[in-house]
Amino acid sequence: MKILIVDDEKDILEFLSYNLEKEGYQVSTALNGMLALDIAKKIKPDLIILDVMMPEMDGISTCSELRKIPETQNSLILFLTARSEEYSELAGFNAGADDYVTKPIKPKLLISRIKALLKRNKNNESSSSIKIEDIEIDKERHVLMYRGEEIHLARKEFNLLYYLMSIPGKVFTREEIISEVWNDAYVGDRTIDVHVRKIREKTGSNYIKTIKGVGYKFDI
Amino acid sequence: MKILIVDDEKDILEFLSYNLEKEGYQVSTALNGMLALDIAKKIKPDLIILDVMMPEMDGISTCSELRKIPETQNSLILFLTARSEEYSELAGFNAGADDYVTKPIKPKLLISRIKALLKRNKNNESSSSIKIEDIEIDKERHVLMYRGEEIHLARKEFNLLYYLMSIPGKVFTREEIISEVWNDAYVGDRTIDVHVRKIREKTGSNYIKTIKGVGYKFDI
DNA sequence: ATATATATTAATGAATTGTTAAATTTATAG
DNA sequence: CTATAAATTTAACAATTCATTAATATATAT
Repeated sequence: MKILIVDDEKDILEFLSYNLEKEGYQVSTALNGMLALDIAKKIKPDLIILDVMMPEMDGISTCSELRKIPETQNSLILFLTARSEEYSELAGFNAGADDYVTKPIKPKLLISRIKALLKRNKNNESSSSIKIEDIEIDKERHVLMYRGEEIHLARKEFNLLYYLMSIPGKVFTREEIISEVWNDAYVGDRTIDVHVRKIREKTGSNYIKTIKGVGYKFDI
Repeated sequence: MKILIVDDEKDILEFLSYNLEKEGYQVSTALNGMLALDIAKKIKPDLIILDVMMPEMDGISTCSELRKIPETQNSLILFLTARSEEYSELAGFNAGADDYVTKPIKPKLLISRIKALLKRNKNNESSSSIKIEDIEIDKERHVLMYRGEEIHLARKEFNLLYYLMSIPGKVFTREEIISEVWNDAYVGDRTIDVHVRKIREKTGSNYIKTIKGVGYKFDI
């Protein structure tokens, strides 16, 4: 689960990073709203923690901007506010915030609030199954049905195929695939190929087409 | 669906009544905790919305009392809290609350939260017994029937299997499992495995499938 | 034909889960 | 209340699966 923290105080960034990473979250940080927008576009965080009080671009403006870009349209946004800034609540919710936590921050409380938010959000997620002709990939069940047979795919194989099937026919570049499926990890050139091969092998077919010099696409 | 709203401010009662009735709920109101108990006994509401801050008998005490009378033992209870009353969250959940919404109240948010609560509840309540082929798990009797034989499962084992069987085929992540079965307790990495193993051992079969890197699921 | 991109294969090492026994906590009977 | 049993959790280590790479082969565009 990816979290982006935005605050102009380095101390707070470190404090929160430490506590959230300890919980197993993948944490990124930004010192101001502008940076936050750039980073958010790249990493597509599931949750963004925004300080309301920041110089230049405050949390509320940042929130509004974040809601405009597709990468964070559906991210959860949690505000950090000083106890006195009650006014900000209305403005914040209008700008699209999902929850608030007041300073001083108590890590345990923050974490329980984050968990509650993520949990709540999960319940609203739409159907996770994609079906194209006789192929159906079901994220909830983590199963690939092919001509009535259940085929087991390992995690990366599954995520890769799911990503390709999310927009059938679209060619995904290697960069796009590495960004989405590998979270921008540094992996060798052949890694994708090997995974594609495994999928082709397991399904005994070739719905994943190679577009030489461009990338891969799922197509019947 | 019957909802009881408890708040000492008439304005809020009216505001909420208006918004909830518009959604088709059958709304009753009470101006304090004592009244709430009386009314609740009569109408047996499915959901009770409780303001935490009330003179005389506050929301948390009212909640505790409501949990004691049979008419509302299984009702859903949702708290309204001011942003600053952080303490109430912990105390509220201990008193038996199911969810909370912070003021100022956004009707859209409140309604979506109510719907989520009712939905969640329906799934849990519909039948306390889940039967899949020759396996039947009965929450009321706290018993697992497998091929006509009664198998004793310890409490955690039972809860875990029940959770997995609640949506057969769905992969539950370790996070989800810890959140639901262990109430977010900090338990070691191997705890779930050991419980899974015990269940597999006792049933002498493997209906609990491991999806490596993802989680576990119940599947025939 | 040649350069470049992709496919294949097998080996390695990392990550995750399984197993067992012992330690700890909780429940139960006397 | 205490002794005992049962349940739960932890820790250590084994087993397994998966991801990645490297080496090499093959395919494709120009």
